[in-house]
Amino acid sequence: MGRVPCCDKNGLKKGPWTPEEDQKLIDYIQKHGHGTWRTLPKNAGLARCGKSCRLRWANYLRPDIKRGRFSFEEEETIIQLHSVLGNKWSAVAAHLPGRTDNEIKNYWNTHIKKRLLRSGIDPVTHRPRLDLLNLSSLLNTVLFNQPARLDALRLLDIKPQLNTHELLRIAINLMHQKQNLFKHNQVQESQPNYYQTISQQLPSSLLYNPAQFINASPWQYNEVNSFNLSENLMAANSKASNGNMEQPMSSLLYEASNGEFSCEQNLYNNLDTKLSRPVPSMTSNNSSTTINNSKEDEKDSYCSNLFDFHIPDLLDTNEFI
DNA sequence: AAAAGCCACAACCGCCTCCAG
DNA sequence: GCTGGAGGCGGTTGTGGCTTT
Repeated sequence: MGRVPCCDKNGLKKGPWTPEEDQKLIDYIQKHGHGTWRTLPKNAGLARCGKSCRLRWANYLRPDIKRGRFSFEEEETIIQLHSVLGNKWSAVAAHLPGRTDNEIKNYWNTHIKKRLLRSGIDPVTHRPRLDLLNLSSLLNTVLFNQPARLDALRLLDIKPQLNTHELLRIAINLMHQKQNLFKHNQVQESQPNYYQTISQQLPSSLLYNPAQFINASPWQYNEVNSFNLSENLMAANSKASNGNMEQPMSSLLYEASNGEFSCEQNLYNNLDTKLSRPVPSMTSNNSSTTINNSKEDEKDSYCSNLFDFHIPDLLDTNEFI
């Protein structure tokens, strides 16, 4: 024996509500209150299930609902509450006046979750993603303790685990750090420990959370990047490139680390206009080798190849000591 | 210009909890 | 204490609009 349905579904309408139905529901509740939802549809002249009416009222028609985009403060509140309450959307909604549980749930699934993942944070545990921990400890070592060259090789080893956007982000962040090193050594040549200086410049939240450091976009700490790239650095890198590197990407990285792009997606989208001579990538396909003309594949291939060239150079900080 | 793909969000489904009888 | 109905809740789906190809 199955559970008795909440209402007789025969002849009841489903799907999107019409303006006329909305008006009937509003008029009825304003006049009588909602009372018992089970009997409301009949009394209000609606061919809807009571549950459907309750949901429509609670999530859409209630007069105290705040419409429009979530503010930055609201978003931060949701993340904080979610880290404590988990997927208890109604409990989260109780702390955000005018927002419904359904709205918060949708916003979480379509925006916040993706943003946290991009930032290397597990949206369930609110901790750095396990699959990035090796990388974070590696970069932490590179920047603050150990000889760089060895770690550059290790970074290239784990490169296959990274997608194009992660490669770009890492490259840009390393370029940004390199600029900071150079800037510091220009200004205070007597400083004995420039790693320490970097750590003084970076926001503490990034310092103590290496995964966030790797995944933070360079434009997140623009406040520590108030200088323009020195001609000397440009010249040094040009010399280091020795004619083997793809200069278009090199200049792209400079622009990116100087805040020319609002996000790595923007940078990625600009690749095709920045690359001076796009070349189709070659892909092997069992019996035959074909030229892959897809623009995205082309860009991915470029990013991958250029990452191989630039990462060892970017991690080699010796020239600034 | 048309088709395909993607995304955001309203709405539904089914399980769970509460509580009156 | 038990039962069943009503409401609450979280997960999932359907759909319309926008973007990309």
